[in-house]
Amino acid sequence: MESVTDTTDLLALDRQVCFALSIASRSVIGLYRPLLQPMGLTHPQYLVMLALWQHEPLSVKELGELLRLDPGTLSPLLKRLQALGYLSRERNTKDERALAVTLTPAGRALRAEAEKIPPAIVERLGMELAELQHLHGALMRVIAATDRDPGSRKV
Amino acid sequence: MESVTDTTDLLALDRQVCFALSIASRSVIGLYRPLLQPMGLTHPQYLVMLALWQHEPLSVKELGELLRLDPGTLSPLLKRLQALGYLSRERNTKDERALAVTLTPAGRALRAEAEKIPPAIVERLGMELAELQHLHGALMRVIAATDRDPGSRKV
DNA sequence: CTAGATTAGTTGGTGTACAAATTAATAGCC
DNA sequence: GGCTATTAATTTGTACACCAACTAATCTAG
Repeated sequence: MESVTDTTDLLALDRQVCFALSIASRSVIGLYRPLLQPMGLTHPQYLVMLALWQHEPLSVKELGELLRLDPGTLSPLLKRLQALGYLSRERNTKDERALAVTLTPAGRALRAEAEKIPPAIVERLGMELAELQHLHGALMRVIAATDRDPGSRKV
Repeated sequence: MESVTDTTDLLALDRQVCFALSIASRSVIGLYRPLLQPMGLTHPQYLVMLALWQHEPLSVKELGELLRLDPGTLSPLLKRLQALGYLSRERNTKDERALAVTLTPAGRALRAEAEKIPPAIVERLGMELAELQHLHGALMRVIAATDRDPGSRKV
């Protein structure tokens, strides 16, 4: 991922930012798993809940935009969350193509448990907050860079 | 993911490093897709090829350690790469439980095309190399932090 | 107003990741 | 040496992500 003189190095696995991103993402998400399991949530489901706690009601389209997930992924995911009793999906009266995704009382109540998670993760990582914020900033910049790429983000 | 006074902020989606990691990873990997598609490779397959170009022969276990993937994921993935004609899997004569994964001539030849990819990605991102290297370092540190967590990494 | 284009969400297909179970081979201990 | 524990890889099951196709609702242009 870096242009260098030595092509042997060019493809070295541990030089690939894409690889580091993938491993980092999977590794951090792995830390969440034991914490989310008692709530019956997978990590992507947790992100959906975060979005709804913050912004409900949301359409599938809005959720997709917030979470960068396509409707094909969200549809069954929301279905499973509905089956868990955490949310409901109803037709939007103004535009019947759209759904209004809202939390159930159980879904809203779950937030109190969920608030314990981020601090627990920070503690498990044992990293300074400043370093995590720094990483966050760097990640936002690379996301913005991918957004700027002409071949990406069909919105 | 940061302990702060305001709990409303605590769960804000755009404050979660795990979310930024996930989106960044997916977004960057998305840039690879059109470049890998002419070679018939998915991104995880590309990473496997990187590992083999660098280190072949490798056992499934070694590939798993390098790529942080479990055998359940690798097994069908390698099978598909074998079907594509890029690698072969043979029993290790010293320990018949283990496989020796080696590249075919076609697999080795693919490297020349693959070398064009990292510079192309850097160009598409339009980011400074130094910034990418900085991000890479930060990612390595968070990966190391997850490795240090007592509840993680059963190796 | 109407027909065609666009949009919202669902469904189906493919390829991962993760977890558990299984089979066969090897290691280690008595 | 033999038995038990451990290990390597495969298979099965579940939940994603991404992509394409489809249906129904809405928008837009003539």
